[in-house]
Amino acid sequence: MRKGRFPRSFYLRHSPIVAKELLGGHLHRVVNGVELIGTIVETEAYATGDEACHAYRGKTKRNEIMFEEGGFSYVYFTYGMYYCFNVTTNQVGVAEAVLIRAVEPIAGIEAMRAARSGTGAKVPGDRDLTSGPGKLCLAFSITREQNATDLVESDELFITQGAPPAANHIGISTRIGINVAQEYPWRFFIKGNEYVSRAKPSIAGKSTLRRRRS
DNA sequence: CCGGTGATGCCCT
DNA sequence: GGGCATCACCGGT
Repeated sequence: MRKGRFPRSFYLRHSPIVAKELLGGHLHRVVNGVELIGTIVETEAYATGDEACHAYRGKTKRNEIMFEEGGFSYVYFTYGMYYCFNVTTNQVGVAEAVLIRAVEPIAGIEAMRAARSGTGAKVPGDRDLTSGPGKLCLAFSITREQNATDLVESDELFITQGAPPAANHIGISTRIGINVAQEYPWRFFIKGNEYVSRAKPSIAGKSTLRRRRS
């Protein structure tokens, strides 16, 4: 095990537990010799028996890493434009993951800003750098190429133990953008942190999507 | 502050 | 072809 990292055993548990305990951890990404670091401030768990989980209907080419042992990255492309970065959890054959929804930048901020502003959008303010799952993937240069990375062994994408927040500083809510019959209180965040995404949890049964033009 | 909406491409049925 | 674990921008309050 590498210094400061969560060991494999940390990831081999039920995803809501891992999601909560990842708060305060440090996400590291080394790109072009520059190390980017952010404190994890918002997560969501997806688990077996959970209709919103990508693995709910079984293994596919996209989600196959979720079926391996925990501690690997699961990166997927969504809305035609964005990537989302997840950490897989639990044992082989138990397909679960934790979506990293937001981090607070603590190192490599200029590189993050450059990565975010190169997308055609206006240069984002500091709070907009990493306050959402799509945003942090842009800032940290996480794409499909980082899918299935072993977070316990990689030197380019990994997570170290930071300072876990006190229990009374942890907020819990339903997940964001989820529209299935049964929704769970599996979103965890650090209360009052400026980088927590401001989006409101969805209301089950109500679609947030609009009809696309034909 | 808040709600509404267009952009855009891939996955899976 | 339907739906999407999102974001940025816009206009009203």
